[in-house]
Amino acid sequence: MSPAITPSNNTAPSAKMRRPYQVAEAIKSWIVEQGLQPGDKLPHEQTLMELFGMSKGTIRETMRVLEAQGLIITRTGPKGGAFINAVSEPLASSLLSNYFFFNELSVKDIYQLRRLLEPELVANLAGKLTEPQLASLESNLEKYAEPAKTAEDERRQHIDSLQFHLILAELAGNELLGFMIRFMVRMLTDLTVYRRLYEPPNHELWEQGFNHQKNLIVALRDGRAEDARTIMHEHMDMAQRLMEAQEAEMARVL
Amino acid sequence: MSPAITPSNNTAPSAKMRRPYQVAEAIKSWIVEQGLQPGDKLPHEQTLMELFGMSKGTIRETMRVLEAQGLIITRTGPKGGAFINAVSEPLASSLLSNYFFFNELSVKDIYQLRRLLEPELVANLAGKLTEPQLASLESNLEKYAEPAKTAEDERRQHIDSLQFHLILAELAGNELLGFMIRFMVRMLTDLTVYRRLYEPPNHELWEQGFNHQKNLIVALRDGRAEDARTIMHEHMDMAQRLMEAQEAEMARVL
DNA sequence: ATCTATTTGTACGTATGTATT
DNA sequence: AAATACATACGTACAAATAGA
Repeated sequence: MSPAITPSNNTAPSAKMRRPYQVAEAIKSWIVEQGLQPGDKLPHEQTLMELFGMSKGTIRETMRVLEAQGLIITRTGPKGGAFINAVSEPLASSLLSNYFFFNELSVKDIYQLRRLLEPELVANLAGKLTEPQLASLESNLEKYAEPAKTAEDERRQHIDSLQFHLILAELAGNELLGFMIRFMVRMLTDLTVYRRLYEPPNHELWEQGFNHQKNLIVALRDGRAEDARTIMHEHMDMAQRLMEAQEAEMARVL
Repeated sequence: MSPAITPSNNTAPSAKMRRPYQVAEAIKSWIVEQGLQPGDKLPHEQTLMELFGMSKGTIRETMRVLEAQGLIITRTGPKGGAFINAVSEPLASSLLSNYFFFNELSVKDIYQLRRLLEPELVANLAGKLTEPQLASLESNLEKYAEPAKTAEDERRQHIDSLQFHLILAELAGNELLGFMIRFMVRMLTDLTVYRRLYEPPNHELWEQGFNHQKNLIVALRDGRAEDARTIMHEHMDMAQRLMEAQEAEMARVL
């Protein structure tokens, strides 16, 4: 019984689907129906060629499509082939950022969301972190305890302080919340790498930010959810001012 | 001068990049460097083959990769070829949902975010909508003014009431905020289509929801931002209870 | 460490489909 | 309506990678 080539639901590219996409959609439906799990193997190229009655080239184009979407990985050699793959977070993030390449975001847009989401995150996390997790936050904090001496230092510290938020977001119980925060932090990190956004340094605000994070860790350890929320809220307000003062535009990176 | 094949930054698949991905990355960098805009044409297959010194098959696989990511579209015929394409919102949404296929979300996770984001959205929108936009919301509202008579009716109304939020999110000034809300609404819509989530109907809560939306439109028209925020917040709370009462799980759709 | 079998990866030539002029 | 320019698809041959003996 050959799999019905039913385009089904989404991910459909425009217009008349060409064969590679028909096959891709068919395979996706198949994954859903069979409840295939990451690691499960897809049929061989040869088998797929026969199943769908298509040439090697077409099947291979299909595999590249699924691979680009992160749904499979392929390995050569004996025991090789195409395997179901859980879409990685970096890939998902990267694919999403492609969308915003053409639909440009401002730093302001990002902060409007960060100031809603990050306080919620830390309120959820308060009292629920293990000591190693808290220690990891503290060790990150040490990377920028001392004032930066050079511009390069400044840049590294800026990125490290974003890293702090990445660590927090990794711990989110809510995957969607975590993903979105990480996505935004990555956009800001790219921005920082791209532009020299870390200068001119405003030492006063910077120290204030450091203290926010320090106090936040204490509040998290003590399980003071509402305090954590408040601190993060202030922190976001401050960071937003720091970024906007430098009239930052988002980097365009693919 | 042949384009340097520099893997550069992100979107990198795992391990040793195979040729199609190297070319894809090279083309992406090229797009960024040249500042290419949607509609701009890429070189012909033949030209690319020569430029990269690769065969037709490899180049075609590359094009499928870029196409799957939504960055190009290809057309046959004279004046055909590959053209830069602005990643469409539905595609971006769909690619992102692949990530959550393996990283499953609960309805609760989504509502934790909706509760934060949607009130913010309507507060931004208050007093800024044109009369046609408000009319569009009102006409959507009419679709479920009358109590549903059949189960099928119920289902349609449920989806229409989600549509209300989609319309609002389209109007967001903040693209990121708009995207995320639309993404969540789509996840919930899929869920509704997949499961019979609209039953058992709770008429009391349902009417309450209708009134929320009705009052919201008035507040938006009058420019009462904080009222709009409050109404939406209540609406989200109610909707969350409605959904969770039915112990909904997310649909798994690719 | 080497060989061998297996399976994907790449190349290339040709034929077909499709849209433009 | 016909010719043209382009992508799409096919088939085969060979290269590269990897697991296992």
